[in-house]
Amino acid sequence: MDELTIKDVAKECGVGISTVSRALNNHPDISPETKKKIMGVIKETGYIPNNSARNLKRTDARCIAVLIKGITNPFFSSIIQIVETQVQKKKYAMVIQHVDAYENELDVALQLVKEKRLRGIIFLGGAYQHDKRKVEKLKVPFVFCTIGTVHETGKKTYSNIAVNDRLESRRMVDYLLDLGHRRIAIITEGTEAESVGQLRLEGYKDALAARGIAIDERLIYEVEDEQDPYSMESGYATARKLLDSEVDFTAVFAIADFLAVGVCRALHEAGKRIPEDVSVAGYDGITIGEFYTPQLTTIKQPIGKMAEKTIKLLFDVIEGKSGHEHIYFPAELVERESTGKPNISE
Amino acid sequence: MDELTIKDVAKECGVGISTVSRALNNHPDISPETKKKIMGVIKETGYIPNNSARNLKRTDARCIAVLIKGITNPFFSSIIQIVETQVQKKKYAMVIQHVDAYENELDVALQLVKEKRLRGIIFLGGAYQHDKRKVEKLKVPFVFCTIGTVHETGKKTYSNIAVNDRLESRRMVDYLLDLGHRRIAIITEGTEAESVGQLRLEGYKDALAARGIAIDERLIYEVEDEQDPYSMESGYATARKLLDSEVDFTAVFAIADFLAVGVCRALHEAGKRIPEDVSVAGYDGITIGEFYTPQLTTIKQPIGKMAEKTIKLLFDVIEGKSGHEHIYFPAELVERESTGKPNISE
DNA sequence: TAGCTGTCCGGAATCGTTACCAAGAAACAA
DNA sequence: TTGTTTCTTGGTAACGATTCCGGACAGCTA
Repeated sequence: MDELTIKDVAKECGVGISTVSRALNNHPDISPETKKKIMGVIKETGYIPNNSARNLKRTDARCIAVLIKGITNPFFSSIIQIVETQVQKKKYAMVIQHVDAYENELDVALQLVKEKRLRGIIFLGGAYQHDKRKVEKLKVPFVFCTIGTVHETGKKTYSNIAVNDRLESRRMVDYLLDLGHRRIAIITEGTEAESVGQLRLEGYKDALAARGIAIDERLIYEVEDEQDPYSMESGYATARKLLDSEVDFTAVFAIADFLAVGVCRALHEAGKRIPEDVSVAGYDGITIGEFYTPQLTTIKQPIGKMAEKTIKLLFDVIEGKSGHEHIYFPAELVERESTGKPNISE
Repeated sequence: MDELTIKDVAKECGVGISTVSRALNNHPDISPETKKKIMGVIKETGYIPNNSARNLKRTDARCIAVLIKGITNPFFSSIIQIVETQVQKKKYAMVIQHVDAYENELDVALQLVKEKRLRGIIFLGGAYQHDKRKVEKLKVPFVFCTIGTVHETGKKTYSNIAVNDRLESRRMVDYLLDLGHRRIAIITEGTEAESVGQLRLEGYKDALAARGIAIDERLIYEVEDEQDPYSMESGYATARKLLDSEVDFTAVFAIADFLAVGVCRALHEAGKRIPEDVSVAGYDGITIGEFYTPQLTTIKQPIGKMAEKTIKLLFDVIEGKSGHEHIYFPAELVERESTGKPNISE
């Protein structure tokens, strides 16, 4: 009585276990009546097949996994929703696996592939540095989404969906320069090459260089919060340091909207008006930017379209309809209340 | 060559498979040299044990699961972090399972217990209505966290950690009444009895009743967004309806901080000043309330303490050190910028 | 009636691992 | 030397499902 198995169901129905299995898996070789009877007993007894045992033998499982690194990212829930509806349309199952900050997502994926029979994997967030060996070992097709730049030369072994961070970042800084700003502080994150923060910082430097404006290192700030770098708290703390430094600036470009919110708060408390005294620009295009006062000027990533492309691409590869691709989506610069022309009297 | 199994490792090492198994599971009955040799081969070949097969046979697994319903809830990531550190201290593993909006979390739990050998479960968010039969079937100890009220008479079969929503809600309304407000609109969610929204609405009614103020149904609003009811968007939309109704009010109590942010935005756009023209109060105590302009007056739930108690209680029950408990934590009313005395001239 | 075909079902092998048992080797006491 | 204990090891039976194979039976054809 401890655990209900397929054997118990078979005995209860007076049939063999293979017949019960056939009923469970929609096999054709079973008469409608027996199937109906078996399903009735299953429902009545509340029998649930043991998935470990199933996976041990199965060959066809229609299942994909979504690996999430950094559950705080506000994009993820909307991406998951979109992916989920598509997955259901295809009659696939989907598992969501959280990856801890200190875990390597490829290791987790490797482990998961052993455990379940996956047909594909989607990586949300995470590293930009990929161990070639591990990638090769992972025989299942996979797509990175919103990870930033991924370099892969030659034949592509996986897909990548992202925004061109360097370019979009430059666009924002160009916009601020066009408004007349010359002393633009940037708040960024991450020192590793190819990290999202570094790419956006490159874009900032590109824009300044194109106009022959010298880089002032005193305007470049790196957040210090390692626990949760893209948080309002770290934006606030960094802005405080910027204010205390007494270096002149007329605009702040925070490379994430959450950081920008923290910056706004710090400026507000220091008695600075936005955008009259200081302009603030963000990056990401999350909901809070629309509802914050002042509304945030930002680079809005087309998350919905990126999510749709991600899942479509994954299925195309699974079904052999296409090969892997690295695609950059264009983002949109939305101009809202937090930016304006610099105050000339200042 | 397709899939590496324990057999391959055993052959490679020239030992029996049970010996390899012993090396893998830290069994005492193995000589240090053989173990070292086996571990070397495992590392070299990159062998990963098949977890499905393991779970099929194993009896001792030290693993707990966290089931999340509604990944958008901003509390969850901090709860998970706290739980995770404690779990690691105990040398347990932890799996996080996302539960879709339309799935029943108890069904998912039942399924998960079949699949892995869990020692305990934590439910984050989700239903307040529990199917007695399913609860009984779930033989593993479990704790609900931040779910709201749960009634269980007699011997407790599970634990519940929450804030007394009705009481705390009343406290907020009392505070608004003390400030002098008499026409307080409330924005709530959910019509099911015992739902978080209903409990907070009860608290609102309690406070008014205690002072003999009649309930004006025109001041009670229910959000309409079913997809994501606790969102800034739905707060905004509901506040718009409130404004359009042209019913008088001097304060708005939104039963979630996200809703309150949407309300603030709508009021701001309508040219109302906060708190001079209208006071706005929230509930939850999430970060954005601190960084929003104006800073939000709210009921701050002691999330950290609740998370710590949740995991401690779960382990205590697992280890037989204590029975299940239903505990209410006291919340804190934090008075910030969004509330003030009503404007008498109005 | 004999032979063939197709439908439906049960038995047994199998998946990769762990748990248990028995056995061999080594070490020690009598 | 012999018996007993301790350590280490390999073989084998589970675990709970799926899948393959063959058999029973009904229906049809010649």
